[in-house]
Amino acid sequence: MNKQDPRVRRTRQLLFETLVQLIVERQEYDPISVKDIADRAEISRSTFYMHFRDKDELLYEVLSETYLELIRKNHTLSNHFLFDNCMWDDFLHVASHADFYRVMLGEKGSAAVLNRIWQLLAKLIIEMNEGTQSLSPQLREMLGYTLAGAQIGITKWWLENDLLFTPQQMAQHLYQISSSSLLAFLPNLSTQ
Amino acid sequence: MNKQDPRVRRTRQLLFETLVQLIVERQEYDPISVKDIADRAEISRSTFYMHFRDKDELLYEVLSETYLELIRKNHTLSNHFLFDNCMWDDFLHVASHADFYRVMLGEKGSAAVLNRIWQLLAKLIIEMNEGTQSLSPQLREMLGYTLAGAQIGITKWWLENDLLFTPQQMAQHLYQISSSSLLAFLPNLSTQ
DNA sequence: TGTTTATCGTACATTCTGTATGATAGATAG
DNA sequence: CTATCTATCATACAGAATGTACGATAAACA
Repeated sequence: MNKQDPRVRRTRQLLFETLVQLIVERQEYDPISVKDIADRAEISRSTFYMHFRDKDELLYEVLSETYLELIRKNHTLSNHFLFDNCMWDDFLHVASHADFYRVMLGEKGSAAVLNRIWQLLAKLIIEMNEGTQSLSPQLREMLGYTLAGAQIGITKWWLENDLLFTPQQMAQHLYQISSSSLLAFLPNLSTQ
Repeated sequence: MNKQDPRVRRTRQLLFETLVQLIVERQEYDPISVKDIADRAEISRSTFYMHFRDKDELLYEVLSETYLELIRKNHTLSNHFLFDNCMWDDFLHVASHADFYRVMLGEKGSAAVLNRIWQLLAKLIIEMNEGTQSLSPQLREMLGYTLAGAQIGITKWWLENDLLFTPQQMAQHLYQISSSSLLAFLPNLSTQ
């Protein structure tokens, strides 16, 4: 399976887009079948299985592409800007895929995806706050998971309330919460 | 379908316990089939469908029973004790069903259940902090969702790390985070 | 132009779902 | 105790989805 072959590139790209499209349209993930995806993409179902083991693997690769890009951006930023700028970036990203995340982070979404985002966020939050290096690895991870939960929670609320505030405002609100939580654990926190 | 009939009570109770048992055993929720549950419970599959529309409805009723009890306890406490006592209660509850929650809050869990817990927690957190009444209903709800996320996040970490700390310690950590977040939004917060 | 190979259409076995039906066994009232 | 009610059982069925297999077709490429 040569990923440079234009036929392969077309098929994979088509399946990526179709899955997202169906999730947004039907507002649910689980009941979407491989046949639904293949039919909509006008790809043979047998071809689907040549590329992905199942629906979940397709979704996994969709997110991999997305987050590779997002992390790369965050990483170049993190050396030059502050914590809340990365949050801002995250809210901008969510806003530009609001219909997708409203489903995937909600009751009809995917536990696997939510969990993956949680882990990713926790890791980024810890790395981005060098002040936490004074804590034990365990406490750092605990704090990461907790603040990731706070970020996902505020994002869920934001999506449920039709992006009532601007991404900037959301970043400010989250920053207010996160930084005060960090301060509670790190009295000697410097310029983070 | 008379819920007082001992045959009915036995069947329902058996299905409740069997589902939880299977989730804990197999460490996953989705791939469990109605046949799996019925076989293990030694209940005919057709009988299953006389009581529950599907697997999800069974799980829903399992949680309803559990949370009715938990909310009742929390409610009687909330008038006499403080915020962190309820957290303590929550962590005690999670600890006594750790194997269940480790699965259900994780990647192999259920998005519907996680979402339900999130909403429930958000509501309880808002109600329990009367100081937030000075905020707009929207901001209160936002704060509720955010702190619920923090609580779920710290609980996920706790479960993944085999209940490293005691429930009391976890409640203290979470209280430290939550109360400082609340303070950041409510400079005039009194004795909460 | 000829070779490679991705895609297609179709078929197949398997599993699960949700519903239906008559028979059996347990609960309950008279 | 007996008669009635009804929850459970075993079985069957249609429909859908999954994952695999295989030969034919058509696009890519050397």
